[in-house]
Parts: sequence; structure tokens; C-alpha cells
Amino acid sequence: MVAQRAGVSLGTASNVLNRPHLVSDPTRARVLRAMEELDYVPNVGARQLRQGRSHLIGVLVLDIANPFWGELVGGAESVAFDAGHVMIVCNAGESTVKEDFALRALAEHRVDGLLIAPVAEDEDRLERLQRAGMQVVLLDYPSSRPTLRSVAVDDVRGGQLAAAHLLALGHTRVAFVGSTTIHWGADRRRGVGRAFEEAGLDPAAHVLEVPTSALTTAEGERAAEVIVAADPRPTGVICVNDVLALGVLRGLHRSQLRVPQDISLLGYDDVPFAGALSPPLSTVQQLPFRLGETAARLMLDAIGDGSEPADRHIRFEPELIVRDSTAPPPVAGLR
Amino acid sequence: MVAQRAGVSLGTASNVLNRPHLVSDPTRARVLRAMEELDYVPNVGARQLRQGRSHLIGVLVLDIANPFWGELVGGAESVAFDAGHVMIVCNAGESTVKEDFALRALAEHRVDGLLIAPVAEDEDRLERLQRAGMQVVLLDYPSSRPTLRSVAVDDVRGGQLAAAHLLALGHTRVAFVGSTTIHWGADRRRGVGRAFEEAGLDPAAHVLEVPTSALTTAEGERAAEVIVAADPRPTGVICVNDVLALGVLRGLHRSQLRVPQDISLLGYDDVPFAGALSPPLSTVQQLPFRLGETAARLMLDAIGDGSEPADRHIRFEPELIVRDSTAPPPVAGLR
DNA sequence: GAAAGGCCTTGAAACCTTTCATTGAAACCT
DNA sequence: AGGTTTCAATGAAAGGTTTCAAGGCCTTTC
Repeated sequence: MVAQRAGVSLGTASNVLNRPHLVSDPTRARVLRAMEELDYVPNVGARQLRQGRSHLIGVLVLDIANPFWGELVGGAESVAFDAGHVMIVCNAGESTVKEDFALRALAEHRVDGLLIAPVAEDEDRLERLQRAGMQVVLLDYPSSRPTLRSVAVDDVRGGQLAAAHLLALGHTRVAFVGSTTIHWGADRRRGVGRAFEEAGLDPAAHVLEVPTSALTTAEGERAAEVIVAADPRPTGVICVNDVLALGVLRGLHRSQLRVPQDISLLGYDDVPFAGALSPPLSTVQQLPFRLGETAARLMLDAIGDGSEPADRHIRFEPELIVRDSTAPPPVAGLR
Repeated sequence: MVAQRAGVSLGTASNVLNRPHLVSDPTRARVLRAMEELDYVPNVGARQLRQGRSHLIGVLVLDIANPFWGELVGGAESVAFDAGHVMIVCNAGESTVKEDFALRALAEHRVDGLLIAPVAEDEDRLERLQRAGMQVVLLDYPSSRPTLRSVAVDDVRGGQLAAAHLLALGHTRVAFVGSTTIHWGADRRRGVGRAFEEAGLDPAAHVLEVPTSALTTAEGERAAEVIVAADPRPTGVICVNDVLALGVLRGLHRSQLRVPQDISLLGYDDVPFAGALSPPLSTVQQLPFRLGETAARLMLDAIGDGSEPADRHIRFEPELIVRDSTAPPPVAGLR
């Protein structure tokens, strides 16, 4: 360390920063002044090497450019930063190989904790990582392993709320837009099915699955074409997230279909713009910012004192937000 | 390094990773197998200590939860990740003290490069950081210092485009919503003024400034109240970004004002949802994803070979996107 | 058959911290 | 006055990696 320009041993200089009470006032002042003069900036890498803490938190999400994940990351960032940690952000982009690369990179950086929205759902691997010293919190993934932690919203419930809403309005033929390869897609799909069963309808006959290859507006527009061309055409559409719903909405507009008069549309997430679409989008609320905050806190508790939270698996209840994009189906006779 | 379990010196083990050609095939295989068995993960901190590269890129933006910055960060992430770097993301949140903290944290982590949207516009400090070894690229900030690099969109031009559009429609009294304490706010404001001057109108008399304390929908709604109450009431509104415009739109709806029949509204950014608002929002396009990619590339070139780009300051031209939220002002006699 | 040259491998130094046992000096106690 | 405690400061070790000069052995060359 260059701060021996203060004429003091390097051990003392270190103490000035880490245990100030161990060093006398005059020396401390001298060292601080020297640091000032030399523009000294501690090297976190070296510190990590010695004491094993990197003060880094890894975040691995599907797509930071997606508002849902953006907000979630924002919530986590605010909590982590206040606690003196900074965040490394990686995108998995729904690809397991990117996820793999990113996980490796984060491990190499010896992050203290990992906030991950898993693509490949390899909980064993995550447990291994945790044993290797990085605390893992699963995002939006309802694990139940006692060793891991998680923060999620009950997606089955959310799907059920959405479908029940359409059923209550009188819809009996509904399209489900989105990938079900990711767990929460599958859960929401399952919730939809459950609602149909509870209404005494066979999901296989009444729900049209429209798979998408990505969660983008472009894919949503493509899905709209499929829906418009379907025979019989569904009277309601449930999208696995709002971005997709936005694309579907555009596609439906392009096909001259009016929402909700001709067809009802439900999103999922309640991103900030949902309430101001044309028409305002009915959707299922998730509050990602709060999810991020909660996850970060769970993680920091684990890193900090290793204290045990009341519950390692926090589950939020989704809430149906009814706006103007859903209405009773058109009366058949009038078409 | 624990990989001497392969019965080889640690220097050799290191060579396996960094200069594989220097080590014989059988030894290499043996070492690789040992790494496999021991679940070896290189420690980037230690490497950084030795060779001075952290393979970290710091990103400091206003608010990662804002779609504009989210996309920008997404673009940068994709480029950086492919080049083997990972990103540390911090929010400055329009606060210079947070920015200060974050800059310090990033310096402590010895990031190789810094992508920053400056709040406190202390270019001297950034130059100092760059001399200390971290390449700096300014985001959305049109610096002209030859030592720094920057990627920006011409904001004066953007403001001018927006105002000229409203003027051409016949509006002569316009509100400008947003903070002008940040440079790009001021630039857009200046562009608006310039357009009025070119039309032979005194900006001071024809532009109503509605300052906001943050770039949120809530502040936008508040601004809408101010506009509605103004006398004479402006017939057109230019917002400094789309999020704010979204808030204004909600506020105007709440006050029973129709857009664009009663009042025209222009946003700025063209975030993904802008085209699907009610009504579709006319706005000025910025393409943040491309901005992020470009910035990351500029930075990686600087880090990598230190090669000199054709131009250290890249300036994109904004583009006016006319949708349905702007129309001629209402005819006075009809009110 | 010895010297020279190539190819692999080794060992040590350096990077910057933190930690901890040790020392020195001063103050306190009996 | 001698011994003990306290407070400050020191010096060395350790942590995981890269780099580099030096060494060992084998092959080639004359």
C-alpha cells in the first residue's frame, strides 16, 4: 500500500480503514491525509482475496431490457446499494447456454450472493453453488427446497384469476399466448386450466395454445395473426406477460379487431404502461420492484449475519386488475 | 492453486489456462481433468490483482427501472458479455451523492471501463478516472473533450423537431414538461426555444415551463394538473420523456381532456409502449438499445487494443415519430 | 560423442489487502 | 521500584493468480 507515505506501517494504515478505534487520533489523521493526497482507492479485488467477501451481488435475469425485470433489478439495486453492495447484472435471454456462461462468470467473480431467475431449472447446481459460498435467492421461482431461498408470486393462482375473470364474463373459448417451457409460463397455463375445470369445462377443448419463441412485441404480433386465423376464433386472449399482450394488441388492431368489443385481452405483470394502453389493459399485478427489494433483503440477511428469516420462501399473491380490455364476448347472432 | 493435485507445478497449471500451446498434450489433459474433479473456478479477483484487468464494466445510469435506461443497459450488456466482460450496474437516481458513492464503488472494484450518464457534470473528474486507468464513455451526453468518448443523440435537434411539429400544426402556446437541470432536459428545452424563434415567436411568451422533480408517471400526473389549470391553457404539451408523457396522458384523461382533440401531446424516447398508448403517442425516437451497443463497443475498443475510433464522439440524429397524439389545436370559436 | 538448441516444466516474485501475534512504551498498581 | 496492564504500532504471513528467468531433458547437428 502506498499510504506509508504517511510514515506508518502498512498494518496501521489498514487499521485506519477497518478498525479506526485501534489507532490514535494523530496517526489516523496523518494517514487519512496521505490517502487524500495520493488519491488512494482501496482494491476490492485484493480485499476479496484475503477475506473472502467481494461485496458483489450477481443478478441473472431473462432480459434486463424488459420492464418487468428492469423494475425488479431496480428494486434489488436500491436495497443492495444501501447495504454497500454493488450488482453484477447478466442476461440469460431464455437461453440455457447463456445462463451457463453467466453463472460461470459470476462464480469467477466470487459474488457473495446470487439473485437468479432460472432458465435451466437445475436446482442441484444452485445448491452446489450455495455450498461453495454464494447465497442463492431464486427470483419469481417457487422452489421449496429448504436449503435455497426464493421470492415468487403464485403463478398458478394468477393464471386462475385471469381465466376465472374471462369465464365470469361469459367467454368459453380462450387463447393462451406464450411459452410454457419456462416454469412460470407453465404455472400460469396450469392455473388457466384449473379455472376451466372448476367451471366444468375441458381445458383441452376450450383453450387454444399459441406458443411463442420469445417474450417480445414482435412475437405478440405474430401470435395475433394465429389467433385471428383460428377457427373457431377465441373470444378472449390471455398473454403470459404484458409485453406480449402489447404485441397482440397491435396485431389485433392491425386486423381491425376491436378490443374489447370483438375480443378480450388480458396481460400479466401490470407494467407501468399497462394502464395507459389503448384500451387500458386488464392484467394481473406482480409488483416487480417489491419483488426485487424483498429478494435483495432476503439475500443480504443470509450474507450478513446468516440470520434465519421467518420463511425462506416468500410467496406473494397476485392481484387481478380489471381495466377496459376485457368485456363479455360478442353475441354470436350479431356477427 | 489447488490444481497441483494433478501433480504439476502451479505455473504449469496457470499456463494450461492462459498459454495452452506452451504445455504438452498429456499434461494439459491431466490438469484439465484435475480442474474438473475439484470443481475449480478461477478467481478473477486474484487475476485482477496480478494483471490489472478486472473484466468488469461499470455502468452508471439514472434509473435502471426506467425502460429507456433498461434498454440501453440491455444493449450494452449484450455486447460486453459477448466480449467476455460482465457489467456492474448502479443507479444514480438523479442524485449527485448517489452518483458519487457509486463512482467510488466502481473505482474500488477496478472496473476496466465506465459507461456513465453523468448527473453532476464533472468532466474533470471523469478525465481523472480515465487517467487512473478506466476508460470512460459518456452516455447520452454530448461531450466534446478530446480525451473522453461519448455516445449521444442530438437533443437540441430533438426538441426542435418536436416544437416545429406542433408549430406546423398551428399550436402557438405550448407547455414544456420536465426538469431542465439535467443537460439533455436543458438541450431539448433549448431546441424548443429555437424552433419558436425560427417561427418568429418569443419563446418566453409562448412556452409554459412545467418543472418536475422526477421522471415518473406520478410527476407527470401532477404536471397535467398544472397544465389544465393554466390560463391561457396551452394547446400542446412537449414532455421531456415518454414516462412523463404517460403520466400527463393519464392526468389529462382524468381531467376529461381528449388527446389530441383538446390538447396535443408529444413524448420523447419512443419506448416500446409509446406506439400502443391511447392514443398512440407521437414522440421523438432515440433507439436506446443501439445507443448502449454503440457505447459498449466504443469502450471495448478502447480497453482492448486501445485502437482509435474514427470518432470519439458519436452523435445520432433523433427522429420524429408522428402518431395520433398530435393534431391541430381546437378552433377557439368552438369551445 | 559433445555441444547446441528446443521444448516443457519449475520456482519465485509480485500484485494489494487483512489479520494476528509480537513488541515497545507508557501508565498503573501495590 | 518492580511487575502488570493497556494502548499503539509493527512485521510477517496468507490469499490465488500471472509472469518470467532459469533449469532439465531430449533431439539434432557437426
